[in-house]
This record gives sequence, C-alpha cells and structure tokens, in this order.
Amino acid sequence: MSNPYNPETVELAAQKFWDDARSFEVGEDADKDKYYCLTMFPYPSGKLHMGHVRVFTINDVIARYHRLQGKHVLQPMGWDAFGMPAENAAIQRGIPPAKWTYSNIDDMRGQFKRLGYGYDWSRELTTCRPEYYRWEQWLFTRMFKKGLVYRKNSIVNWDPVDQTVLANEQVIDGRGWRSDALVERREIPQWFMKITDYADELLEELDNLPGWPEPVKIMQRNWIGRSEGVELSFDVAGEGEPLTVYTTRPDTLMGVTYMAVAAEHPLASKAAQSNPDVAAFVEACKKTDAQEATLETMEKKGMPLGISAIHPLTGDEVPVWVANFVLMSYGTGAIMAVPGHDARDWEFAKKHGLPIKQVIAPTDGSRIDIDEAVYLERGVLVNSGKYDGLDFDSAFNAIAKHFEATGQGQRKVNFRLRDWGVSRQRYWGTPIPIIYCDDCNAVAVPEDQLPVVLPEDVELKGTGSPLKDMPEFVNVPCPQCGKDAKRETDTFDTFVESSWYFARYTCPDSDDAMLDERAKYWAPVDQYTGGIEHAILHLLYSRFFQRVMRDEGLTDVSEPFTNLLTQGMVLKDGAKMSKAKGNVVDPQELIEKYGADTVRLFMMFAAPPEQSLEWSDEGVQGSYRFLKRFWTAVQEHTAGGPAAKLDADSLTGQLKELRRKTHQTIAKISDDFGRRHSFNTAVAAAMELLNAINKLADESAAGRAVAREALQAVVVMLSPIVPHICHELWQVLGNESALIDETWPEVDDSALQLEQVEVVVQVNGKLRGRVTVAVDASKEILQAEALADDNVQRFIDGKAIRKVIVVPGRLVNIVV
RNA sequence: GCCCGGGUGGCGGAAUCGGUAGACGCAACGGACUUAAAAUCCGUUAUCCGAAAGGGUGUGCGGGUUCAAGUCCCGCCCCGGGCACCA
Repeated sequence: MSNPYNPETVELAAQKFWDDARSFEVGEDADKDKYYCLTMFPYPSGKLHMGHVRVFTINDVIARYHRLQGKHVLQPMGWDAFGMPAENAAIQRGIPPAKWTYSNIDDMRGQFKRLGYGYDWSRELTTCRPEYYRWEQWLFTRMFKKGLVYRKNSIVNWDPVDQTVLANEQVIDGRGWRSDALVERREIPQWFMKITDYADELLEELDNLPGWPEPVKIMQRNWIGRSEGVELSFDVAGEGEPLTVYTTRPDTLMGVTYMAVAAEHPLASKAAQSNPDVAAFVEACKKTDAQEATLETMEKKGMPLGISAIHPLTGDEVPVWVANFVLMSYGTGAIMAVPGHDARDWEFAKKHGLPIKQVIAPTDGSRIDIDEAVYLERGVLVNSGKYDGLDFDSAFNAIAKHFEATGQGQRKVNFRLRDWGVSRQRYWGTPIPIIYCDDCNAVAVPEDQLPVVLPEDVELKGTGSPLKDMPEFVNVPCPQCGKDAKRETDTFDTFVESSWYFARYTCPDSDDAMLDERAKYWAPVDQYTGGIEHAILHLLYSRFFQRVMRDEGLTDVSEPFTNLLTQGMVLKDGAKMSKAKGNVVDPQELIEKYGADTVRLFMMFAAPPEQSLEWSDEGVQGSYRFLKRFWTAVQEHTAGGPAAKLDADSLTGQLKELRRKTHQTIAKISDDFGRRHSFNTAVAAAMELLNAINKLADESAAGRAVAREALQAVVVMLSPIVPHICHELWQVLGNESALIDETWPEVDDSALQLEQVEVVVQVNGKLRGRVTVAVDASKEILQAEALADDNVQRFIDGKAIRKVIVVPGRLVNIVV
C-alpha cells in the first residue's frame, strides 16, 4: 500500500482545516433552525479520563449528526472549576488552588482539541473567574431580597481532631479520612435556598418532559416525594407544649403505642437534664456522621424519656422515647409509632418489648398475626372504635375532619424535598455575598460592590478556610450603616455554578447582565448529555435555577433541557472510574498510539450510551483495524479512477443487492443516530456495509458506481463518530466540498424493494424449517408452503393439526 | 435501609412493537503470504450428541401467562448508580 493510514497526519490536518474555517463558531441567526447541544461540563482534574471521552464523544456525535441534518448547532465547552480536589492538591503539594486549576484547564483544553470535538471555543467558560461567579452572587442577593434564601442551623460532619467540616466522601466508615477520628454531627448556621417553594412546579412539570428518560423522571418524583397526610398534636403530660407529628397514615392512629423524638428534640434535652442515662444516650447519638445511608442502616436504638403523651382520641397515655433514627431536621423531629403497620416501628417495638396493636385488617377478610409480621397494606380499620369498618380513604377523611374540628390537627401536603443548603466551609468556591453587622444583621453585598472576589494567592494548611485569617478580606464596613462589619467566609456549594452555566454559554461575555438577548435565541438546551449519577441533584437544582432566573425576568423558559441523554458510567474493575478511587485509565496513551478517531470509535462501539461500560484495554485494536480497512477500501476504489454515473434502474443480482444494503444501512443509521441514540449498532451496520463493499469484486462501470455510492454514504454517516478520517476520505473520493458542510444521505425507497422473503416454520414453537416465498404471498400460500417442507412433515406426520399461526413476512407456527 | 438501572457465548455486546437468540467486534484456533516476525487476507467458533442430515439444551434463579417469552407478570439472588458536603 503506497498510502498507509497515518492517524496523526490525517487528524491534525482536519483539525487545522476546522480551525482555519472557524467551522464551529456560531452566531445568532434568526433564519436558521437552532440546535443547542450541550454536555455536562467537566471538573478540571488535570487528566482527561474515559468517562469524559465517552460523554463528550456522544455529544459531539449528536451535534455533528444534527449539523449534517441542516441544523444551526451550538456546542460549547467550559470548566466547573471550583471544588475540593484543588484544595487537596494545595494541601498535599503546596500549589495554590487557582494556579493548579488554571494549569489543569490548559492541559485538558489541549486534550479536547486533540480529540477533535466541534466546540465553539469562543464561548469558553470558567466558573472560578469573577466575571462568571459575579452573576451568581448577584442572583443570590436578588433571592435574598425576595426571601428566597435564609439562614438556619443545620448538621455537618465534624472532625474533632482536624477541627474541620468534612464532606460525606471524606468520611470513611464513620471516621475522618485524614485524622481517622470518629466523626461527629455538629450544628452550625448555614444559608439555604428555598427550592421547596418550587416543589409543586418541579414535580408537576416533569409530566411535560417527553424528551427525558423515564427512570430519571421517576427518581426526581421520588426525591421530591409529595405526600398527603395529617399533622396532629399530642398533648404531653406535665408539659405546656404539645408534641406535633406528621403522618401519611392517619387511618392507623388507633394503633399508636409509643412516640419517638430526635436526640436534638427539646423534650429529649429536657429529660437529659434530670436523667443521666438519657443525657448519655443523646450524646452518643451525635457521635455518628450525617449521611442518610448511615442513619438508615445503623442499629435502631432508643430509650424511654419517662414522660407520656396523651392519645388524642382515647386519652390513653403512650410513652415517649428518644430514638437515633428520628432526625430533628426531617419534619417535626418527632413521630407517632404504629408498630402494627410500619416496618421500622415494628422492628423497634419487637426489640424493646413495646406493645403491637392491630388496627388494619386485609380487605379480603383473611386473618393476619401482627406479632409474626407487620401488615403494611391499606385495608379495613379494626379495633378503632367508631372508625371500624372504614377503608383507607374514608378513615383518612373522617379522622382529618375530626382534628380540624377540634383544632388539634390539619391535612397537610408534605414534601420529602428539603431546602438546598448552599454554605460550604471551604476556601475554593464562590464567596457568599453577605456582610454581618452587629446592628443590621446579615446584609447582602450591594450590586455595585459585586463581585466579591476570592483572593487567589493563598496558602492552605488543611484546617479550615484561609479566608478566616485574612483581615483584608473579612473586615469591611457595613453597607447599610457604615460600622465595622465582617464578611461571610463560607463559599457556595459548587452545584450553584453548574445550575446556570448552560444559560451563560449563550452570552459568556455579557458584563452588564447575567443573561442578555442572545439567551432568548438559544434557550432551552435542545439536547443535554451527561452522567446518570447527576440524575437527581444537578438536574433538579438546574431546573430550580432556571425558574428563579425566569421569575427574575431573565428568560421566558421554565425547563432548561428539552431532551436528556444520561450515559452510563465507565467502570473499571466493577466500580465507577474516579479520581477518588484512583482507578482512572488515561486515554492519552491510546490517542498517541492509535489516534483520536480510533478512541472515539471504540467508545461508541463498546456499549450503548445509557448502559455502564466496563473498561477493558482489549478491543481498541479492532477499531483501529476497522479504520485501516476503511481507509484501504476507499484508496483502492479511487485508484481505479472516477466512477461512472449510477443507473439505479438497470441493476441486477449482487449489484442490486449491494445497493439495497446501502439504502437499508442509511435508513438504519439515521434511525440509530436520530431517534435511538444507539451508536454501537450504527457502527455495526456501517461495518457490515463495508464488509459487503469489500466482498463485491465488480470492476464494471455499474459495479464501480454502486460501490462509489456505498462508500460515499459510509464516509458521511461515520463522520460524526470518526470525523477526521472521513474528512480526508471525502477529499480522496474526489469531492470538492468540505465534509463538515455536507448533508446527510437520503434513502431511496425504490432500492429497498424486495421480491422474495425467507419465512421461518415452527412446529409447536420450535424451529423446523425455512421457506422462501414472494413478498406478497397470501397467508394460504404461506401455510401451504410451510406444510410442504420436508423437515416440517417429519414433525407433523401422523398428528392432528390443531392450529396454524401465520405472521406474513416472519413465520408460520404449526400447533399439533 | 430506601429509590433507579443492569444480569445473554471465553469477552464487549445484538435481537427496536411478544415472532429465526448470539448481528457486529474482541479473543482463540486452523490456513495463506513471509527466511522469520509484525501487519494483512481467508476460514472455524454457544453447548452437548452425531460422519452428515439433523436433534437435545441454553438469555442470573424459581414459578406463571401465551400458539410463541431474552422481551410480559409474581417471588428471589447478585452487580452498578443515587441518598442532599465527590463532581
């Protein structure tokens, strides 16, 4: 071969062409059909990993496909640049987080360009730049004025040795990752955003997102967790204040045999003062981390407080316990326990010898033994006095009505969703624009004093934020009264930056508003691609922020992402590839060895996008081999000179067959790209077509014309996945235009027509033969042909035919 | 613990609406080319029985619906993701 495939030469030339032609820079053209194609931006960890290559390649394929379909495509890229790894690097290696981050960004940008992604780099965003975070500080101050943010105490993981707050991932088996000390729960004041104000809308509008995967919508619905229940008060003997609880099962009220409160509940604190055992228990409850998974799986412990609540219907006394599984921050910090009809209450009652009372019976009248197993179904009330015999709905209504009349309770819609705590006790984040004044309390930084710039030249020691030790940052006059005041030193959760970056890409250089007119042209994002691990938090926060921006008059759009593709993880050794786990595979080596196209092709071919992909180093070779065969096939074809014009109507035999395959493949790949996002099967179809082209050894004018048409189609259709080699081969095929400006091939329906079709014959559902019949053969002919088959005869011989099922074009099933 | 996915040859996966299980690729084996190796090309490859024709078995496990189940229903097991401070 005189002209072997050299990926590096081919790829650098194609990239230079796109750069020189500014192929991916787009403006706002009202006459064009816009398509905003976005991928979740990366954290600049410094090294590209396979998860990045996967998600960015998927998105680039979709973007390039829609461009070939004639859309005006925007595909931007940027950096989710704040976060913990930069602080860790600073502590371990003494490099300031900013310096480390900017250097990582430069490295990764280079890697992305080498992979040939079609980004509009003129819109690049970096969230740790004041030009960016200034606007989220601004939005926060607007939310502050509207009462959409507030400050309250909440629980953090406290490392008593390092004297610092730990992230959940820094807690390993209940201990601090550096100190190995047992982590404690500690309450500190933090800022919250009222996402619960939007709970109803966020829930209801999930129904208007047909372009989202169903599992993601289900997860969000469950997360928001709307429930209808009753909030009611139990008087406590000897106490002035009643104990308020929320229940979704008021029908089980007569089954209450005890109450339980959180360790931080005022009743527990009060009992602890006189009872040292309770005091010790309350202390012990705080010696655990604050993760839900820990709380749900730990041993359920509790002890009686020695006080009683009065059952609001019977007047009976029920004991009040303190329990480690009841949390102050959820609901009212107290629960009514119905051990007969709640799994956790049942388990707890069994363990502590508390009474279990059956108040619900199965609707079918069957008997159950409540001492043997808890009964969770909605049924008919029993042992409930005047409510006996009622079903769930009637009992719910009757009991709710009763308490509304007595004033002891009311119906209440509750959400599992909690307000979003955005304070982080860390340095490397957006400063929260608040100033604390002894006289004026918390004051928002005025708009003309924004941004509050994060000092970048710092030294991190690993014990708390260095901002606290910087008087020039902390000490400021109060914006309201001018007296000496202090700046907030907490920073925002990094999810805040990622909750609106998609909108900012439309106008990244706007310096007099968060968003300008250009946002109206591009929003919403037409296609959003990212990891399934973001199915709840990031996507829910973004939907919330979009609505906050809407209500601020910045946009008319409520839903930020019209279509969502959640790609599966790249796993290595059965676990998520992550910097934390240290099981990252470096794609750089593969790019150097085989080129970007091979890596892109392999990632798209190895698994369907939604499924997780277990990484293995094998198989890349096969993708490389395919590209070489592809290259050689085109070179050998063009060596024979230009092909003659195709006369489709005169084709016969294998030429007609190859042309049919070409058009079947166009139809298949169009569907796989556009509708199914099934790139692995699209690649397989292209491979099959190329195999068929290679098998055809017909150097006649008609043969060359058919082969040329097939090769041209493969080059265009594979170009979203392997754009560099296709760019080159398009030129080799003698085309004057640039492939990036071409259009997708069209299916010629007349080429798809078949005369004969093979039909499977089954006897009792087992495959026994095949017959070939005319495409339009009637059911009767089909049945007759099937029965005439020799092998079929062997199996039906001497038996009565009970039934024959004929599915035209597919099969005949003979039941004997 | 709770919520959401997944489980198909030696491996990655295909089978799109209940209708031929294993497309496409990897690996392996056999052959061609070569002094040799690499590269490339051709062939075989779920498994068991059989010389072949053909037949039995087979989509994590146990049941069920159906003429027909990888696909639908019920009950399990195992693996992955999320669980509010990793991003």
